[in-house]
Amino acid sequence: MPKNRPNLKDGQLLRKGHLYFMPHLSLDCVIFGFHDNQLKVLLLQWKDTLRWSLPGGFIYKDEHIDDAANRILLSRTGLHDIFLRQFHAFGEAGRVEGQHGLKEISTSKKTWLHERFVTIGYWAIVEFHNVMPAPDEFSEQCKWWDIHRIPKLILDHNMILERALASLRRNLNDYPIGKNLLPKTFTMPELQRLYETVLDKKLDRRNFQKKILSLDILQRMKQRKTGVAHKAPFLYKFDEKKYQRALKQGIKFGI
Amino acid sequence: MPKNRPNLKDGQLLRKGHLYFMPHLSLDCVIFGFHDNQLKVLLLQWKDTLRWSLPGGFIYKDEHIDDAANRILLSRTGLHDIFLRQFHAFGEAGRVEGQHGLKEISTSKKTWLHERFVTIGYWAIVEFHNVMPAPDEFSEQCKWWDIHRIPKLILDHNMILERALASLRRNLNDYPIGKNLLPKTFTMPELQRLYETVLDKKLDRRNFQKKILSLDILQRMKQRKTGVAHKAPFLYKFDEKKYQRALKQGIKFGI
DNA sequence: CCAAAAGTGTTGCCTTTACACCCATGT
DNA sequence: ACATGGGTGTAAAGGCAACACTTTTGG
Repeated sequence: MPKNRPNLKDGQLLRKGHLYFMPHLSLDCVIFGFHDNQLKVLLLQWKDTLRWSLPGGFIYKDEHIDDAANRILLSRTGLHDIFLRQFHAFGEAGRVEGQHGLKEISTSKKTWLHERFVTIGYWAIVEFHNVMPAPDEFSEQCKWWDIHRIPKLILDHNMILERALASLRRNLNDYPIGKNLLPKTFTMPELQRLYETVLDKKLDRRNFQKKILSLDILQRMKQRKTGVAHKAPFLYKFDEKKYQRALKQGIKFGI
Repeated sequence: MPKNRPNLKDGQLLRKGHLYFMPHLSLDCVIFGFHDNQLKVLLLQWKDTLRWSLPGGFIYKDEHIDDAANRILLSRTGLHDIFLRQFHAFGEAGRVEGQHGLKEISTSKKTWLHERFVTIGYWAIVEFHNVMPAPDEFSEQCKWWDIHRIPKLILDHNMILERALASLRRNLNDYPIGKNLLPKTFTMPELQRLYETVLDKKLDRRNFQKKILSLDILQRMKQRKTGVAHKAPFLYKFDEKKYQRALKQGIKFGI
């Protein structure tokens, strides 16, 4: 049960954060979404410096780090129960000596935020349309960026993002994907675009269909997609039970 | 360059550790070795309580976490330049409330070591014969345990070990193994035993040989192994350049 | 000379890959 | 009608698993 978790505003985080959060330890989330046949990442722009970064945060002293990741995800996206995966802890000695996002930090005298930080990286995949990106009191805005057009981020966040993407790609061969990235129902070409986008590679339409269907995690709906040009594609949805089983047991996709 | 790294003895770690180490953050190493056709793990027994644990330690305030892992590995095994892989950070809120290895901790009043700890797990694979297990001033002994006969360990170390083994197995499909687990030269059956032991699964002798050779990372020596019963097997060694390339680029083993 | 272990090759199956044809729809 | 995208099938290739025979050595 959360006990010591006040909502720290403004300068309070700087002055009082060390009372409630674990020092030296932070957490960064790479939140992937899928829209317009493009892989997107949710980024945050800091006030004052207007620099961009991964959404991140700190871990309450009585909080499981996975819960902290979920909390941070919830606060930026409004989403619960997201597929979340820890992929690496980054602990170079000089990590925080780069430039911060907050001007206040750069200019104020030494606080707990000036100390060295080890950060634990998580990635998540979310359904684009369900997300209402939410900046907090420290951030100017929070918005989706195309994976191919990521700006220069603070600290080592560009590298962390790269590592997250690599982890996501490796994950693709062992576990199904799509449940949280696509709408409830979707077409086979849409699912293929998702795979092609994440892998950054063209796939054969027919072989892809065969492979995916052989995983036995999809259900074909009765009606086809309406209001589209050309031949109407079938709609599919994930079979919840089978999808969950595949998530646990793993699959052999081999792409 | 290391600046603030005194060698803390006895009670000093308890009283002064917080001055030099990052608080709340520890590191545990699962050190795998291979001997007698068995996978071994190096474990440490604490003084006083005589309880067993994974070798671990803390991270100096100016130290890269990977360097800390290497330092801990060096201190327990005497080995440099070991293949080391970070596999997970464990951060349940109540991690340290289980029983400690040091009686001194349990009985002394609250110190930095009583606080909650997040621990970062690494695994390493080392050449069994090169290792001289070295206990430190806190430990009664340091010795190899068969993977199938691991005792009850302190805290959540049994779970961490399980996770390390799972990570090692997954790693086997994407990267070569053996360089640090086998002697300089070895026979094909020996290498196969290694794979079988790690995977805990029987493999076909002939198919294994074909697959391994197709990776193009081995060099066959001119002479065969001498002084063995039955037909003398060929000796092999790893082709250093090709092995390193395979480590970087990955392989497709698929077992 | 026999048992046990090691070297080598072959076959068939099954997965993957490449590719062709037909169908539906909006322009 | 036709261009475009979607649904389905098939043949060739390649990888993998199952398996048999020969060679060598110690006892």
